[in-house]
Amino acid sequence: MARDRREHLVQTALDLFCRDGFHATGIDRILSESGVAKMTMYKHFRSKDELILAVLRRRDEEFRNWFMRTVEGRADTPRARLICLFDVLGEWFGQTDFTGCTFINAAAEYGEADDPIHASAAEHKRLVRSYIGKLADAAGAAEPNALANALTLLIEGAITMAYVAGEKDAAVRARDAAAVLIEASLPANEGTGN
Amino acid sequence: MARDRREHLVQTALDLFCRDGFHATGIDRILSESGVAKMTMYKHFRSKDELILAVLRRRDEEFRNWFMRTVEGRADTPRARLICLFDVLGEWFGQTDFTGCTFINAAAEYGEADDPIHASAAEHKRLVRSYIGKLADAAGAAEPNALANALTLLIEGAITMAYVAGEKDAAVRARDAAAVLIEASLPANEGTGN
DNA sequence: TTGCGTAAACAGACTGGTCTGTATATATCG
DNA sequence: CGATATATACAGACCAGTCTGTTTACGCAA
Repeated sequence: MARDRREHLVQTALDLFCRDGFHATGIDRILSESGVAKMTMYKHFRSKDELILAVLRRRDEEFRNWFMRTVEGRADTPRARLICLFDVLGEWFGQTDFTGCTFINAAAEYGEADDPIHASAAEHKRLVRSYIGKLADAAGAAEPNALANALTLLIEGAITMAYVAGEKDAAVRARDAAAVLIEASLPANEGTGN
Repeated sequence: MARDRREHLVQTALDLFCRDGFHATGIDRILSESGVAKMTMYKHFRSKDELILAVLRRRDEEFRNWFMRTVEGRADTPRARLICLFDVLGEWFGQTDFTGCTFINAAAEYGEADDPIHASAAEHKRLVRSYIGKLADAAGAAEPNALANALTLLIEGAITMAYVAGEKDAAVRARDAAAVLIEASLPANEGTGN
């Protein structure tokens, strides 16, 4: 029961933080929307910042899980998966409730690098790149780190253009550029590709 | 005199918004830090949101001016300037008061696409890409728009990784990827540039 | 040079509301 | 019974924005 309330609270907070931002979302709204009492919340979380950290942990797990599973369910070879990253990215942008990257938004509101919230966002970005690095490695890239870095930049840039500039097709353009970089990084592989 | 106070107010607000964020920076702090009276501010700006819009206009002008002038003062040919974009980007990241892109941060706090603040951020991003498109065009790219889009994604991605993940060398990695894309897009040109 | 009028900026109190976080007392449920 | 949740009230600070009155700065004219 305690776990239920806690989970429900985190999920409601996630929705509201994503929709309205962190500072703009007050504790009271989260509580009234979730039907949880204030004291219950403060028993589970010492402060609003700790609730935010729990929300970010949940979002990181939820998002990376969805992203990786979708990519892997849709493409078989590492090379195809590197391209597929951008197709899944485009689907994310197209979701009606797309509100940009929660972690970029969190870092924007909590700008100090040593703030735990900012640090949590930084960690998420490193984990995403780490996944891409594994794919690049498995694909047999000459310099998997360099390729992963480049593709990560394209992905992050696409997120920014999709959200800030409202260009939902940014993923398609990113894929075009990624194809060139992948081609240049995996010259020995034939089209069917590993 | 009226212009002086107004300018001083906008500059102070810009500094505080960049350092602490928009919602987290109260009107009172801007006023006390700038030494401007509240009524003076509300004579120049109808609301906090209008002050923010003035701040964004100033920042857009200030930043694009600095960026373009620096690039053009450091490289002569369009092709060299396309690469130089990333060197200047790296200098920006290295500034002690680097607080990420003010417009990405603003869009993060004002998430609704039709919010004037978000729209102002979107416009800034479009203007930056437009500049890159002109460089790509002048460099004789086969598809200048496609090249501009790709380089823009690398730039925005580098900003994100530099700010959120704290990786100040993101510009160097972006430049490496950009060199590959430029090479692929301008195959006919020799190394000295067009 | 002195005096005056005007416009701008200043100081600071005030409203009504929201913020995070705490305290207390009651209800629900295993 | 005992743990956990609830509702409600509260503290103290801050929020954006309004209002009243005072002071300063500058141009112009006697």
